[in-house]
Amino acid sequence: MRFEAVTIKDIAKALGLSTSTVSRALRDSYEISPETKKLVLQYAESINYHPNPIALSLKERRSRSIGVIVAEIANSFFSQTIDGIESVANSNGYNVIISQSRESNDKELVNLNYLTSRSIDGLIVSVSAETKDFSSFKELFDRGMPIVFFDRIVNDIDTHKVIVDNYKGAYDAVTHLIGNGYTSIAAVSGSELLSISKDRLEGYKAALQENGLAVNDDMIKFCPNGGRVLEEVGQAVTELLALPTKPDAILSLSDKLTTGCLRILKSQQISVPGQMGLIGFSNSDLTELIEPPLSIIKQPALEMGEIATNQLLQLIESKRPVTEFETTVLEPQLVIRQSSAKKHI
Amino acid sequence: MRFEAVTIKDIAKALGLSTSTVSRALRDSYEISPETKKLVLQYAESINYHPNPIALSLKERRSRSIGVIVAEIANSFFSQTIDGIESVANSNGYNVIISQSRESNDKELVNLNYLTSRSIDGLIVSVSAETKDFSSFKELFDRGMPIVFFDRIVNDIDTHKVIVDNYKGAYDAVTHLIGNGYTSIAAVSGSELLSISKDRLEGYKAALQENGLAVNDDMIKFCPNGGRVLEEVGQAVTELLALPTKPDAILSLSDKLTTGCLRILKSQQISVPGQMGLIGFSNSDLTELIEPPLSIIKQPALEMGEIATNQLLQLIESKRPVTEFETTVLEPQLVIRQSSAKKHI
DNA sequence: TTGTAAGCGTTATCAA
DNA sequence: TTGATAACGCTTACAA
Repeated sequence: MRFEAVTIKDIAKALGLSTSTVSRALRDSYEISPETKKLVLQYAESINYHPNPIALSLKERRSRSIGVIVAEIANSFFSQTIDGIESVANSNGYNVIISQSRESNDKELVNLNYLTSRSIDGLIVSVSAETKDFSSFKELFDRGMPIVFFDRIVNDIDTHKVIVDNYKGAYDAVTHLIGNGYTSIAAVSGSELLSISKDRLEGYKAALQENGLAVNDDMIKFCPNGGRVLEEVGQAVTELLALPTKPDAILSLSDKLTTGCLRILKSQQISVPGQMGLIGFSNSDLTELIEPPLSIIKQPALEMGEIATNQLLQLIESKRPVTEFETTVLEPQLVIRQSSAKKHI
Repeated sequence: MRFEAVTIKDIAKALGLSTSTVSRALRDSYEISPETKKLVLQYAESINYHPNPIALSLKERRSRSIGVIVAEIANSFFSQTIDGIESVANSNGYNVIISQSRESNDKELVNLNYLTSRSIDGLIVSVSAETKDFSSFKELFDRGMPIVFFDRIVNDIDTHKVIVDNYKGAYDAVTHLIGNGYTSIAAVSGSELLSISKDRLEGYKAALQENGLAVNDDMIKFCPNGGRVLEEVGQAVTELLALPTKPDAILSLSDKLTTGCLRILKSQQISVPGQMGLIGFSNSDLTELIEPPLSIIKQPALEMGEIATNQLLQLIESKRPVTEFETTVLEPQLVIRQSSAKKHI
C-alpha cells in the first residue's frame, strides 16, 4: 500500500516544460515569464502538488526535523513542555520527533543513536535520571549537532539551556513552610545525579540554615527513579517516619514524587497537613482537586519548551558557528494551598 | 551550524573501492568477497558510519515515519496512547511525528496537510471535537494513505479502528449508579459530533431505560470543547442544577469533563457524593488522590496505541491493497471509588 | 567479484 | 526566458 504523490516531473510532462522551468515557476524565481509561472502554479494547484520534503532534505542536507528526548511523555511537566516545543517548531516549518528515556541511560543512548541516524537537525534534551556519563551528548555536540538542554541540564556542555530557578523554588517553599510553623522539614528528592536535584537541595538547605534550622542528612532521601516506582517513595517516607525526630513537613522535589509522597502518607493514615505538611514541585493541573489541595512549586513548562525550541532553531539556522551560549532562568511559581497550611501547635 | 555525516562515498574513496561495492558490503549482499566485506564493515564501524535515512527514503519512496493527530498531548488519555504508539513504532524502526488539533477542525486540517507534505507513510488519528466533514481524511485514504483511527473514529471511512466498548463503559457506570440508589442521572458529554459521545450516550440511555428510568433530554448536556474550556462545563452543570428535578448524579463522558465537573461542583459547594454522585471517563492516575476519590471508567490507552500502531504498520507494509479492515473493541475498566458511593436516603 | 550508470525529487549552474 | 546537466546519498540492473 503506497501513497503516490505528484512530482515536478509530472507537471513538466503535462505542460511540455522542463523540470527546471517548473521548479523556477514554483519557487517564484525572477528568471521566468509571468505566463509560464501562472500556468505552472495553476496546474500545480489543480493537481494538488506538494514538494517532496525528502528530496529537499537530501538536496539541502537538512531534514527540518528536531529530536526531543525526555524521561516520559505521560508526565504533566514534560507533556506541557512538548506542547511548547511542538508549537514553535511547527510554526517554523519543523517537525518534532519525540522519544522517551523512561529514566534509563541505556534507552536514552538508543534514542540518541536513533534520532541522529534519522538525520535530525538538532536536539532538545532533558536527561534521564540515570545518566552520569554525558560523553555521547558531548561528542555529538562537538561534531556539530545543535543541542539545547532544559530542566535536567548538563553543566559540562556549553550550549543553550532553559531552566527555572530551582534553588529559589525550593528556597521559597521551605521558607514558606518555616513561616507556617514547621520546624523539622525533610526533602524527598529524585536522582542525585540530576542537576535539578542538586539545585533544589541547595535551596532547601539554604532556607533551613538562614532560619537557624540544622541541615540533617537523614532528612534527605533520594529516589533514583524519581517516583516512577512507588516503592522507592514508600521506602523514603517510611525511613523518614522512623527517624528519632520525625519530620513535620516534606518538601518533594519533582512531579511524581509529590503525588507519590501523598499516596504513601495517605496509605499510612498520616493526615496532611495535620501530621505532616507537604509541598512539592508539580505541574499537574489536578493538584488543586486533591485532598488536601496540594501546595506546589510549578514550572512554566510551556514557556520553557518554547524558549528551548527558539534557541535551538537559532543554533540550527545560524550561518556561522555559535560560541556564545545562554542559560535562560525562569521564575518558578509558588502555589500555596492546604497541604502546607499553618501548623497548629 | 551543521552536522556532517560520513557517507558511502567517503568509505569508497578511503578504501579505493566503488560506492556500489561498499553498498553491497554494508548490506551484506551475496555478490561480494568476504575480505572486501570485512574490510568495509570494519572501516565503516571505525568511522561511525550510519546510512543516511533521507537518501534511503528518497530511494525507497517511504519515510519510515508515521504521523499522529490527537486533540491534545497534555491529556492523560492521549499521552498514554502516544506512549504506546511510540514504543511500537520505534521498535519497528519508524519514528513518530505528533501534532495536536486542540479540538479545532482548522488546525486539524493544517496538521493533516503538514504531515502529508512531510511524506509520512501512514497516519494515526483521533479526530477533533469540531470535525463534521471527514472528506479530507477520506480523500487521503482513497489516494492510498494508510490511516488508522482510534478512540474518536470516523464511521464513514472503512479502515482499521481501535476503540473501547464505549457503550458498555457508560452502561456499566450508569447501572452502578442506579444500583447505588441514584435515580436521576445526568450526562455531561463532549462534542455531539464525536463517535465516542454518541456511543457513550447510547449506553447511558440504555441503562436508564432497562432500569425503568426515563431518558430526559434536559439531563444531557454537551460541551463542544470537551472540557478544555472550564466555562462550558460550568454552564452545563449550572443548567443541570436549575432543572425542576435536579439530578442526583452525573455521568461525565471524557477526561477533562470529569475533573471539570468536580471543579464546578466544588466551587458551588456541592458535596460529592452527598449531594451529587459523580462518575466519569478518565485516564488520569491522580483520580484516586482527589477528594472525593473519583469513580472512573478507564480506557486501556497504552494498549490502544500499540494496537493502532501495529495495524497501521501492517497496512503500510502490506504488499497488496488491503480491503478487509478490523475494528478492535477493548474493554473499558470500571474503577469504583468514593464519588459514586451508595446514596443515603 | 567489482565497477558503471541510472534513478528517487529537487535545485543550482551553466549553456542556449 | 528556458533547458540540459549535475549533484545530494543510496541501491541496483547491467556490464566487465
